[in-house]
Amino acid sequence: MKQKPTLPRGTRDYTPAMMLRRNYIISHIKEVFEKFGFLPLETPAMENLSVLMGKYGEEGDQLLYKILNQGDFLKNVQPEDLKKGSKLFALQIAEKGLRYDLTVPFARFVVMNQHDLAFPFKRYQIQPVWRGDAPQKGRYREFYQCDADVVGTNSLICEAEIILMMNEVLGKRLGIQGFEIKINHRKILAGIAEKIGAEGKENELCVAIDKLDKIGKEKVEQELLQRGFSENNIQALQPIFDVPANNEAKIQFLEDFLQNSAVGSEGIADLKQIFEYLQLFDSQTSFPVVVDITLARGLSYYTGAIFEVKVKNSAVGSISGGGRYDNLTGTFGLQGMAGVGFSFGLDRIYDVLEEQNLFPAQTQSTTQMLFTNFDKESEKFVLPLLKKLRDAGYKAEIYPQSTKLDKQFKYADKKQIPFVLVAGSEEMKNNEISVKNMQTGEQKRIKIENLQTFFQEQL
RNA sequence: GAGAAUGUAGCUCAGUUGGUUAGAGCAUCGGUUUGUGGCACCGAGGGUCGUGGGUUCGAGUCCCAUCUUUCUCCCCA
Repeated sequence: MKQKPTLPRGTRDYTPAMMLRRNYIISHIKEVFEKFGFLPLETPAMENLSVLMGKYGEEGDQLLYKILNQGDFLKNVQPEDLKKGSKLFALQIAEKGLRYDLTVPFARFVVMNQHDLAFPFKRYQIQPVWRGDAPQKGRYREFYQCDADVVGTNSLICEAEIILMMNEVLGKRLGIQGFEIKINHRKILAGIAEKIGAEGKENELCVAIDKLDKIGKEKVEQELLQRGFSENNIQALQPIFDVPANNEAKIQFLEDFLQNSAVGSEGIADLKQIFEYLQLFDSQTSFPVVVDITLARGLSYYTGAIFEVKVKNSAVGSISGGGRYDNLTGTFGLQGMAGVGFSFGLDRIYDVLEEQNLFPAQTQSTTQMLFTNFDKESEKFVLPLLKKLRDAGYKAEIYPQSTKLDKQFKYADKKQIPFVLVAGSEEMKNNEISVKNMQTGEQKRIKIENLQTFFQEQL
């Protein structure tokens, strides 16, 4: 009868201790998004499969969680339907699925509400997504994405603002050390492909070049050969393997290298414009932005600038990323809706903050004071005080039953509540209460009329 | 989809060439302290050893199957 409770594979509970820390991160992200004019949006956990299917490639369709139809889902099924194979049959008995990312539901939303929205439309969205992938270290079947997108504009001010937001959240607010905002441009990659005589093969080029810092030049060349690039292509690619490190020099180099390529030059012009906007926004700060031509990003719908944030000397991978796309809503029949978006990797940011020991102490607990409970008499004495302190804005609680003080103190200790208030017959007689500071162990008798001023000084 | 491990108390794990009633630490509860946490000491509860089959006088230990979880590759956040 007794069965062990379990969790579906690849999912986890977020304990109160974790939630306090996650909320700390999320609150900064939200504040910054809103400061830049992004508004919150939430969409349902489930979408119609017709919305989700075919948007993530064949593999993506496989990883979609499908929801069995309500009621008698076999009602209209014939025995021969089973012969169609499980993929097709699944679609006959499931018409809904769990969202796989936030971008496609967002595109769906934009199309459905196109006549009511104020364009350029800016929204942020922080919600879980589900993927039926094999879980691994740092990879889950349910995880959160924090996306912000602007649609309906080509302005590169948006790109510059993305850099500002990344810098403000990760650097200024959360205090992460040694992070780098890498930037590249799909058109530069296309230009390179064109220049080396492998026009139109920039996707393959991207996939291989993306691994440069992981597997090294030799292996990348091997992979390029395997992917159908010629020795000549690879020969022409050589200068790319030792571009200058400095941003300006790198842009200068690329400008020369790509001067005959129209697309390539467009990409360079965009990057220059983005840097110019950054200058205008703030000429004092030097943002940790690095032009990195090995940055490709897997997502095929990116068409302009692409971003990725990495922390140097950390095992945690990229903690933020994004890019510009030309045609977000095309598959839903709304053409020419260009935009740019990015997202923060909540779980990875969490790991980095833990690694760099950056969570403030107050993210350990929220209750500021605990009233102990002796008996009915002390309840009478203490409840009005509790109400007053709460009205004054303090987070306060009472141990709801009377048990041994020992137990009540252990409770406070475990919840890391900084103050414990004790009122027994001794104190009540003198209209006082004993206040114990749990960190120092110091205990004082305070007149109840002085309680609030006492806490004003202490907290 | 390919490969490699793993499973014993709530948690982390020990358990010898197969041999009585399967152990430890942490956690929980009780006591030393009927009004005071962290520290210490004493004590208690808690396990059909993942599941099914097989070998054996005897299986946590050996064999087969199955499931679970974890890791690597692929891909991704």
